Amino acid sequence: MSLDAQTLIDWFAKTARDLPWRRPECTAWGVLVSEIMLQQTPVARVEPVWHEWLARWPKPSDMAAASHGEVLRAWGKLGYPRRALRLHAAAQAIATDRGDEVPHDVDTLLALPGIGAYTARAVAAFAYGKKCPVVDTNVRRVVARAVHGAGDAGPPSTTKDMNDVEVLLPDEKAAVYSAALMELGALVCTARTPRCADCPVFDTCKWQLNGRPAYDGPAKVVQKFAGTDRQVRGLLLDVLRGTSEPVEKVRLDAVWSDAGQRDRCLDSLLVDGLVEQTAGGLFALPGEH
DNA sequence: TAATCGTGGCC
DNA sequence: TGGCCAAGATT
Repeated sequence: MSLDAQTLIDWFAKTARDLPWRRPECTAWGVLVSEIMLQQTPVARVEPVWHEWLARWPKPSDMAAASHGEVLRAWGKLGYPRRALRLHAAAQAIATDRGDEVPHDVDTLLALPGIGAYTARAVAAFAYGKKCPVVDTNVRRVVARAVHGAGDAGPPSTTKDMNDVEVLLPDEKAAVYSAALMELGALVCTARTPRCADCPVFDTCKWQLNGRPAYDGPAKVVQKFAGTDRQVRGLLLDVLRGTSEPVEKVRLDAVWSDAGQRDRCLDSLLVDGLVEQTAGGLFALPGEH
């Protein structure tokens, strides 16, 4: 049996990183904030911002009372700033409809903005100890190798991926087991250079037993960044994050030479609610003026 | 389903 | 040096 529960739980107990959102005193709200911030963003960059957020907004209702601009400014350069607005909207829903308590139930969590299949189950498991399949990119890679003997996970399929993990979950300490699977993928069974010599389940890993064949699935789509709207939007937002007062459009025009792309991006930021235009025609983060 | 949405560090 | 990668969600 690959990915033996007791083996991984024991390995996790002695190896796991001491992350603040894993500490027993961390609230469910703290777990939720961490999971949103960690979507596509490395732990090292999240940790300092997470501390600031929890100190400033210890409860959902505290964040719900903040403006969009304050939240976006505090989000800093974590990337994908729409996550900050969705988290703010989730905080408002929790404060207003749920008595300021983060929901325990997966389906209720799924109904909140910015919370999808992974985050809903991560919160249910890590904040409340619920037994449910928590499947992120690390877990998909670990299962692809250790269970299926492949070099890497193929294209995601939420139904199949969750099924693969569901059958592995132990009845006791399922949440710790899920955390261990993720930690194994993050520290040992990594994408580029897996540290198989340090792996606690080396002997039963089907990939290793197969002779570590290369990934043979469809080629992964690599996202471009340089020159894309994503880069331009980031540059525009960075100007507004760096000023306390609204700015004239010429300040924004300076960040990108292609006027057509620049204006399209500014429009999309306005549509997304990430930027606001004042009555005087100036531009600023929303809700601060 | 596939494209879109930031940012920065690493090998 | 630059492609690859990082605890996804949404449409």
